[in-house]
Amino acid sequence: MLDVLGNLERSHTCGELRETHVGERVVLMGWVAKKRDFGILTFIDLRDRDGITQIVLNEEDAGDAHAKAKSLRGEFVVAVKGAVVEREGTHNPKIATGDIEVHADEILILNDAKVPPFQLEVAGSENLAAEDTRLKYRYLDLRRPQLQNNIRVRAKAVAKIREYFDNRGFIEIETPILLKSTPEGARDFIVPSRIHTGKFFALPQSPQILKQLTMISGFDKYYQIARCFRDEDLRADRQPEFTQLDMEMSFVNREQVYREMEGMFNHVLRLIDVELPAEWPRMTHVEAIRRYGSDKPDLRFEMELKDLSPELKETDFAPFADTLAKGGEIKCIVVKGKANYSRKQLDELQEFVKRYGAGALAWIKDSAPGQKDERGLAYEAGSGMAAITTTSLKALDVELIQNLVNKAGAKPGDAVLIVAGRKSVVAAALGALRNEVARRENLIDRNAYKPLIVTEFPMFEHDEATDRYDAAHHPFTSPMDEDLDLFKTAVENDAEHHLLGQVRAKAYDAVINGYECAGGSIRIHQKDIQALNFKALGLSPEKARERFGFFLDALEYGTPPHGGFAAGIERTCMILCGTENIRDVMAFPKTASAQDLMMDSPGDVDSSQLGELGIKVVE
RNA sequence: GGAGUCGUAGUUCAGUUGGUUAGAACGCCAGCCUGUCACGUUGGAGGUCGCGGGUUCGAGCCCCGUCGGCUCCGCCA
Repeated sequence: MLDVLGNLERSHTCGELRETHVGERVVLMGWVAKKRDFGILTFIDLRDRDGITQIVLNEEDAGDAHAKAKSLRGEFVVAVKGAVVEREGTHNPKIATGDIEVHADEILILNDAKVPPFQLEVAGSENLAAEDTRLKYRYLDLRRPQLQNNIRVRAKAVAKIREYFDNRGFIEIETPILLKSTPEGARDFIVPSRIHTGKFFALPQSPQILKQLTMISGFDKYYQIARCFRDEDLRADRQPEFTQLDMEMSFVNREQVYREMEGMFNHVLRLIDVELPAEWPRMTHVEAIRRYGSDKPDLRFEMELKDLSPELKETDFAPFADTLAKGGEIKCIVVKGKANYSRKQLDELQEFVKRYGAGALAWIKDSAPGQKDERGLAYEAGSGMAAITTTSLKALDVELIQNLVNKAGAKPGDAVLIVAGRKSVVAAALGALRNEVARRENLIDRNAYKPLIVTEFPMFEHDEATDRYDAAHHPFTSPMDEDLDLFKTAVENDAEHHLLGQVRAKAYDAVINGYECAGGSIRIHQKDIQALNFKALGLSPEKARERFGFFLDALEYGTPPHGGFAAGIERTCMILCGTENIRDVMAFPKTASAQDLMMDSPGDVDSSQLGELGIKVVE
């Protein structure tokens, strides 16, 4: 028979008691984490969100309580009354409360519990139960201290963000979840309207237009912790619903927005005792792609991309010559001390870069003097030149290979990994390879936090399939003042349309440790430039009006210059928690196929519900 | 839409070249135990080898399909 809680009040948490409490009478409540039964002496590890306290029951001192304790099982919910006692020579340094224990004289069993489907307390996090099992019983998985901590860090981070913006005069404004679908960007989640049968709301991909409207409304500084929805395939750092810090401010230039990004992240990172520089390094998008092959470079390690195209201009090695003839490029990274990469390892890395469209991975192993040379190119130790071995580049002559090694900046003992192809492919492949090699070779300092603001993103992306230019950020992003003439020329002359690819936007990202944590832009606030932009995107005035009419109207009633950014709460928390998985920082995440294994959603609905909505499901 | 990988007891895993009754650890159940904290100890229960089909005298193992988890490419203004 279970006990009732009645008026009993908890006096302390299970992580709270120390030697200073010795002698006090306490009431603890929590879950049975472990029972160790010695006949007439029984130990209970009592767990709550704060920690674990050892409860001792002795049959001689408290017969009834001891008898009750014997019936306890894992995850039973109990209240314990007793006295705090210093341990006699058996302190447990592994737990915060290990200097004391509670000698119980009364136990209330507040609830029993089924045997959990997996063990909550396992030594070493390496052999956790399979993730689908844990997702089905997410409420149990969340009892694990690790997830408890992550969710609490997240709560603190959100509180810090609110504190930051509130202190700086920003106004938190909630915007609707039921919006109108706009066909640009990600796939919308849509919600049928009952009252207007056949019409649909869309859930926000972000509150983009609404936050701009708050600027037109004159709030000047807006922010919101906003839930966003995108019906796209998932990744380790992507879920269909996620949370953004969304902010916007009026009468500002880019630097002023950067200051708020820096200020906010710096404020939040102090939660984990990390002090980032007041002003973060800046890097243009062009430079980031050139040096790191990525618009979100991880600066915790070096290994920059080096361009070997000039050295190979004269080569008759067909793969390289063809690449250069087609306007492509040949770049490399240098992996320090890895001239001993095996053929198998290099093959793996080749498979890796092929995923990004690279045709092959070429390599040079700059062997240290004395090391064996596969190619019979004998350089003597001490001659100032190292032996170079290369399997894939046998066609190149020795002198050229030495040139490449010099250009790459490789030292004896290093491996040079080379990719040739279209510029976008080379950047993607080598950028990803750089991260992969760093991960494999343990080049990443786990205690380092390297922030960066990437600036001057391109305004448009060329879609090869349709030969159209799409907004790289979103259709309200302002071009850079310097590129305004170029922009106008490209839009107004059909023959110059391709120049759109060169127009830079006042768009920027905040990057920490290779994660895009925030992104934003200065917006277009003048209607003629907005009209030009729609034209550039191939949107007729009629189409633009159909989709964004209310917004175009609003732009005509005195829109202030404005800009802002949105920051991914989950990605920020991933950095705070040191995890690479978004599910670790969400209480109730979905699987890679966008299902909730606990609720078993999405699910069927009643046919009468569908009827009311005028919806029929076709097989 | 595509690729890789995994799926065996409640959990984590092992399972040889296709061969008799599919094992271990932890957990669970019962007994014993006064200082444990990964308690110890004795005994016990527990299996649709993800699912379906095929090959074979015989399939956890081979083949085909399918479902699910994870990761990646495409996608994510």
